[in-house]
Amino acid sequence: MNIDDRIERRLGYDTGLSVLADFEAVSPVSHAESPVGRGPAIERLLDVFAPAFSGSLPPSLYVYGPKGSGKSAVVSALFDRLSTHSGPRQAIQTTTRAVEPTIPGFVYVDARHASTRFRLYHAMLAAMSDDPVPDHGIGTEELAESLRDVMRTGPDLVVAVDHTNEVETPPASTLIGWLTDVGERLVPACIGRDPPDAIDWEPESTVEFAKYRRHVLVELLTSRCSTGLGRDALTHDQIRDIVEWSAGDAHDALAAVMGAAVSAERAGASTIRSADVDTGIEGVPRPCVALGRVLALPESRQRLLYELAGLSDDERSTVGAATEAIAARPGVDLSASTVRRVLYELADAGLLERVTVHRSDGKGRPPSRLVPLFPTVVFRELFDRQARTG
DNA sequence: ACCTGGTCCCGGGCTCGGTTTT
DNA sequence: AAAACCGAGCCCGGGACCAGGT
Repeated sequence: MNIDDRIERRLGYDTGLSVLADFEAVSPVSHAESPVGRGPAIERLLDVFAPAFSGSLPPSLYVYGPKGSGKSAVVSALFDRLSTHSGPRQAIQTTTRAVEPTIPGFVYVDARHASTRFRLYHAMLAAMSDDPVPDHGIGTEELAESLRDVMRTGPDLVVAVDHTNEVETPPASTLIGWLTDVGERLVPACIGRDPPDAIDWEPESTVEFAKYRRHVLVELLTSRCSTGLGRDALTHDQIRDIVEWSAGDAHDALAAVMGAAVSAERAGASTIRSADVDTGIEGVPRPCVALGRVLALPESRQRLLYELAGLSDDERSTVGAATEAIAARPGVDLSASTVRRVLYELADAGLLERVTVHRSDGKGRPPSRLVPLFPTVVFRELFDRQARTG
């Protein structure tokens, strides 16, 4: 939030009226322009990229660390800033002659939205060119060829691919293969949770992210809440409690904050009460699937999870019952058999947990019920808001 | 043996740029 | 210029088959 936004908020009609003033600021899926408390990590990344500033190619890089440790926040913010510096630079006087180093282009793509060859190339082109890239009626090879063109004429490229090696994203080696296929003056920087020895690619350098330390996470939440929530909506002690519970995971902490804010707002309260904090914390399963994963799913899948999260306990008691209930919802236009299949797929992907229920009338294999492994209240809130704004 | 839940796979068809024909 | 057609990726639907219980 910049100064204008802050002033506008003070002038605005919603001042003091709502607990959740700016949901983007406390959303676990949006990142701040300048990440809090990650200076050393930024320095380490800049160390790796140092050769790029004098005109040579930096080494390939693998960034790893646990969920909610700021990998995406830092790398996306850093690449966003670096990309504004790319292109030919002013001549630099050296002792012997003038050289004109060229800063490479820095492109950040999220594998969650670029899980196929086609979509990876599409995302890269979209990030680099001003005019829109068609997303239908064009072949993968055509996209690859335009990328090769860009690489031939433009500067070198450093491509960060976030969220590699997840269930619905390709492993690093696959992504590297796709990248090296479009140009050799291209340096990959993959980001993932697995340690380097657990992945099928050998990067030339690595940077590790550790869990947030308590005081850093307190600082981060305080900063986010000061812009996202109404004045003094959440006390310092409440923030400390949430941080303590979150065990250094910024995603979970923010999800709890947002859950608490939603709870308070629904109750018509002007600040977040301790019961709201409890509700917010209880709404976050541990371990918790990142909301970014859920929100990266195709619209039809998200709709399905949205409806599932809104079902009564009775309707959710078995996969079969949930299928019937979801397929009957007006917003769902999938057939029952597809709903059923997709529910199983989502469970297989780790977004839902299948808990077998033991029925007394047991003929045949006992059914299971589906338990969401992501914060459902916050997800529904984000889904609603995303639907409202398009 | 029988029954219901769960897994896996792939053909068809949808959407929508691009291309050819009218 | 308009219309008809083509073909790209990928989503949907459903059926064959396997698993695990009485």
